[in-house]
Amino acid sequence: MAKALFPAPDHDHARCVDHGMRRAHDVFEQRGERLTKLREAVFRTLAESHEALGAYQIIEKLREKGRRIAPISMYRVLGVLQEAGLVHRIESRNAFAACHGGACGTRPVLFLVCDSCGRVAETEDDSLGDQVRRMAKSANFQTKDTVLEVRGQCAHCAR
Amino acid sequence: MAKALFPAPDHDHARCVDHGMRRAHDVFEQRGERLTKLREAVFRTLAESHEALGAYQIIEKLREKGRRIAPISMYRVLGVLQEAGLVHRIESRNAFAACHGGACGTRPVLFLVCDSCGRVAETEDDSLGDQVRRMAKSANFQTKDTVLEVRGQCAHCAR
DNA sequence: GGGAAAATATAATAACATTGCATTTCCACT
DNA sequence: AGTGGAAATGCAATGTTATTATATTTTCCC
Repeated sequence: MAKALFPAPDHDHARCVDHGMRRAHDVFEQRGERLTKLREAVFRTLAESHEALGAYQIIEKLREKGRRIAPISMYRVLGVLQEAGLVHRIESRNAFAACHGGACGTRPVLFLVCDSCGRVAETEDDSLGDQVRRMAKSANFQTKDTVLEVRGQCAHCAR
Repeated sequence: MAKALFPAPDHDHARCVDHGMRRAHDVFEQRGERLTKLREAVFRTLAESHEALGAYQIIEKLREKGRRIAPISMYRVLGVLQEAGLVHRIESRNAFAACHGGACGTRPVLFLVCDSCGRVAETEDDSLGDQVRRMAKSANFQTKDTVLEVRGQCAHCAR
C-alpha cells in the first residue's frame, strides 16, 4: 500500500510500457487467446498513457499513426482487453485505463482518478473488499462486479 | 445497516413517494431554492420508481403524461436535484435514482445496483468512508467525490 | 490450399450529453 | 397592479459515447 501510486512526472516511462507489453503477452499466452496487432496497438496506446482515455480518443491516436479503426472495432478490442484484466473501464469518465496493478480481476480495486491530469491510479486493499462484500451481503445482494472510484486531485497536480 | 434496503415487491409504495416528496419540499425550502413544477415532476418520476432511470427515459415518461421536455432541460433539472442531494447519478448506468437514504451528501454511499430489475439501494457505513479516505490519503490524493457501486442481483431477483 | 472459427471492417443508428441563445416565469420593489 | 432583473425553461443544433446487423478478412488446423 505504501508504494507510489501515481507515477512521478519524471519516472522511467519506457519501462512502464515495456512491463505492460510483456504482461499483455503473458496474459494472452496464458489465456490461449491471440494478442493481435490491433489489440496490441490499443493496449500500447493505453499503456503509454497513465490517463484514462475515451474509446474515440484512442481511435484518434491510432489514426494519427496511420491506422483507421471503426468505433465498433475499438469497443470490441477494449472488451477483450478488459476480460483479460489488462484494461479497466473507468465508469465515472466513460473511459479506459491500462492496468498497472497486479491483482486486478481477483479482488476489488479502488481507482483514484485525478480530475486535473486525468491520470488513474489503482489501489487494492483486502479490507475494502471485505467491507463492500459485507455491506452487500447484509442486503442479501449477490455481487457480480464492483465500481469503486474516487475523484479528486493527485499529489502532483495539487501543487 | 440491518434495515431492508431493497423494498419488498409488495411494499407500500405510495408512502415511499409521499415521503420523498415531503423531503424534496423540505430540502428546497431549507436551501432557499424553488421546487418548481418541472423539478417536482422530474423528482416524482424518479421517486415513483426504485430504479435508476436514464435522462431520456424520464423525458419519455413525462411525455406520456403530456409534458414535452428537451434533453438540456432534463439535465439541468437533474443537476439541481443532485446538488440538493435528492437524486444520485449512477455512473455505471449513466442513469439517475431518487435518494431514499438520509445522510446522502454528508458521507460516501455505496449503491447496490441490480442488473436484473435495475433497482438501486443505498447503503452507508462510516468505516467504508474511512477506508476509502485512508486509501486515498496514503496516495496523497485529495478526494473530491466518491463513486461506489456494486453491480449484481438483488434478493428479490435472485429467486 | 481448403474449411471453419476468430477477428476485423463497413454503414447505419441508438443512447447519452452539452453549447449558445431566445423566451418565459417568478419575485422584489415601487 | 406594473416593472426590472434574475432564475428557470425552451429551442435548435451538435457533440460524444456505444451498439446493431451484416460482410469481409485473417488465422489456424488439417
